[in-house]
Amino acid sequence: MDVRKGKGASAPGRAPTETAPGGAALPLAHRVTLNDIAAHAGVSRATVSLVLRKSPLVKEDTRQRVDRAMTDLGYVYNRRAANLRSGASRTIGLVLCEIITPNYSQFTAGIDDVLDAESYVGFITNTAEDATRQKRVLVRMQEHGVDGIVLVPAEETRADALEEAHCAGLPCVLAQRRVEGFAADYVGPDYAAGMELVTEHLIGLGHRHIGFIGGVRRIAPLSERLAGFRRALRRHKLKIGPIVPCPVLDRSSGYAAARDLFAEENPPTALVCYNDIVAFGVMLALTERGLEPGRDVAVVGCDDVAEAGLHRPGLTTFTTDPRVVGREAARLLLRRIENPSRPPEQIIVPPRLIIRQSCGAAGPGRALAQKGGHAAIAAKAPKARRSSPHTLKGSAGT
Amino acid sequence: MDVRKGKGASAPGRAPTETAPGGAALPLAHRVTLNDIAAHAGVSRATVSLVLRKSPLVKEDTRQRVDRAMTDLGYVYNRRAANLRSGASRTIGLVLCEIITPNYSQFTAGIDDVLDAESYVGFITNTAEDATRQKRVLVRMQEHGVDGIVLVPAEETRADALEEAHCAGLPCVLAQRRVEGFAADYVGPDYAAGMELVTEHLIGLGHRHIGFIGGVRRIAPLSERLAGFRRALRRHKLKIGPIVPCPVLDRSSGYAAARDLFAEENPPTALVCYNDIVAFGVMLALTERGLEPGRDVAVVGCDDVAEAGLHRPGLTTFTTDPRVVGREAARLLLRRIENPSRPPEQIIVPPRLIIRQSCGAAGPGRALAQKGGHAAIAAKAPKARRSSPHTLKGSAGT
DNA sequence: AGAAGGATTTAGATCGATCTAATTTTCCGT
DNA sequence: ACGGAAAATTAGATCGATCTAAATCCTTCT
Repeated sequence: MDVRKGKGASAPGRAPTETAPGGAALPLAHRVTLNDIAAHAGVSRATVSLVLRKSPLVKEDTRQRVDRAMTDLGYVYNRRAANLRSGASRTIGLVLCEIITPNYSQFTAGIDDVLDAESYVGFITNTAEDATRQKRVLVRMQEHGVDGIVLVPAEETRADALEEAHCAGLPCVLAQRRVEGFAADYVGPDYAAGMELVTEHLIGLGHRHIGFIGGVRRIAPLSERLAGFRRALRRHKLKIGPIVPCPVLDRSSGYAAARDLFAEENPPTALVCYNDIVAFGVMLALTERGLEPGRDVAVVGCDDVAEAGLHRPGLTTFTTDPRVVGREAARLLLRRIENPSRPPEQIIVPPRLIIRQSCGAAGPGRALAQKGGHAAIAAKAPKARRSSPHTLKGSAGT
Repeated sequence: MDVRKGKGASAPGRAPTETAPGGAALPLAHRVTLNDIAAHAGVSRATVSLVLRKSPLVKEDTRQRVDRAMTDLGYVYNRRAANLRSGASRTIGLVLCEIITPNYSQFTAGIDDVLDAESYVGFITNTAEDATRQKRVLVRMQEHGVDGIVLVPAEETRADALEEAHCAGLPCVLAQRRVEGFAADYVGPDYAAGMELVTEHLIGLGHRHIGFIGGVRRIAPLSERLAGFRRALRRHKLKIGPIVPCPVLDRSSGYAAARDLFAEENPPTALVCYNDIVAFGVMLALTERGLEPGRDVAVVGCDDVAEAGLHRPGLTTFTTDPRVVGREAARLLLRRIENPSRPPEQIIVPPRLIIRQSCGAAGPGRALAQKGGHAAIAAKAPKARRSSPHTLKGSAGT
């Protein structure tokens, strides 16, 4: 990253992120330009430009001559040149904390859906949860003159880091993860509502003693989830059953948490897990103890990872279609670009409950042939919720 | 897609892919330019430019003054302006036939690995297997002035379509799928070697009567796979056992093919399937017939989809790490950009054999806790193979 | 016919960098 | 101190579009 050639070590504050020898490339075929078209059609360059931009000012007759000339010469529009003059580039940056999980690829697909329809193009970059890399790519995006950025911030991203990367001032939509203190647009799944949904479901099945597995890290998604969990229990005046921390949110951590919990007296009859992965670990621990998930103890997760439908018993869980989140994020960014001065907005995409066997409800019995058959229940209104900025501040800290 | 405003319907041969009202945006903060830096540092614009490009021509003293000025003023490099003059943009286009399957997201991650290291940025677009959309995005990429393109062609893409989209002339690497008659660089998995690998494995386990399930469509990947299958059998002088077509390459089609095959007399003792999905259907048919995959009949697939490790019995299969394919593709494209006149090259990435239970070998018995435990065996040399262009022509049609 | 006024068209500046071809400085040796 | 080469700097053209302001070209009306 720091290969410095030459004699003097430079301190390039905002120099190009890196400079390479630069592959010269001889201009073998002289790219066709507006001037060529103009000459060929017998008009001025300005007129051709007007035709390009579908201006109503040009006469139908000349427009056709120009169009003809363009096809004849095989003209390809040079957006970079146009952008230099006009400012906007019809380009956005997509900065992801990772790209290989299905969640993010569907999210990306959602973004692309909207961009393609609006004839935008998006740069994609992966920060791999690395703050340094994130800063680098954010700057790089701006060097390339994007009109805005959709950012899924790397873990531990602080507001000042984003300020420093010049993100303030550039239209920027945060997705999936909030950054406390950075008052920007946000689009993400409604974890609170989802947790409320699954908890309500368990209560509906008769459970009165419900535990929560996972989470000690003080991260926003956890607080949100716990809020939903608590809300449901409180509504039914039930005890906010044991909340068991997990140092890391993975399978083995869930396993250990459940093992310990069930070594104590009077364990819960139902467990809400931070996510599906934790739930798998929990179910493993139960099975080892001779308890059958879905019959002896109800278990629910969050995310609906691919394995959830294939696992035996099938895992009851909830999820928010990441593709929808992507679409909403892209749309919001485009609105923001159109009008940079509107107040920050946040869009919370409602979750869907997916009932399988692990909660003890009558999910479909065998579902190997069809891909993880399940009953899906959408939460609340089908339309995403939008709230005003003060809500953002409020719920970010909750 | 074809919303034409205004009075005259224009026939924009190569006009901008779409023109929007254009979000004006008032230049509220006057972006800092080279001139500002120059003034602040008391040098000329040209000198600042030299500093930016780390030229050895500038004196250490002035370089520092300029660097200071840049940090003081919060300068952000404007690559678009630079590109307009210099030609190269340090930008590439990634055009994918789809983006939501793990294969393509890992492929994308591989591309990004290399681009990030070389301080390039990539546009990402999804053609959704649609030729029209593919053409549109290819043109759009060129409007944005990419230095080159990595293309996973949509199905049924013909060479002339790519020529027409101006891809000839622009550095372009095809990945994962070949396009017959389009002599470009290619990077993809070695399906033939993979098929040879699994077939050899079955022969090693004692099978002498081996069938192939899947494929009637005359597509390149199928011919490749069959070639590997045949090669292994021929080497051992075995009969090229029944080759059963599948109209479509999915689960139910594999199911039907196996059901029919086992209704006949003297069925094979082992089945090589076009891919994992087909193999799942095949195993379902076997099970229904009272035959246990891995004990009564050996079954192998291709791709190592996530389900392969979770299925019972675990599916023996092979795969090529898509991330590696992505990296190789990106590297090849950058080499091509550096030197556009070198002859076309193709890189064939070797497969890895993943032995589970469905082939009857002693795969690990229970692997629920660990994520689809398996024994992996790399094929041939660890380094990807490169062949000269004539091989491309030769093997594309085989 | 001539003026008014809208419809078209255009010359020339401009965006922010790079590149070429100088020009100016600096450094030596004598 | 001076010529000359090397080192460092710079003026001005340039990339290919857009934008502004002004110049034409038509109609239409008096």
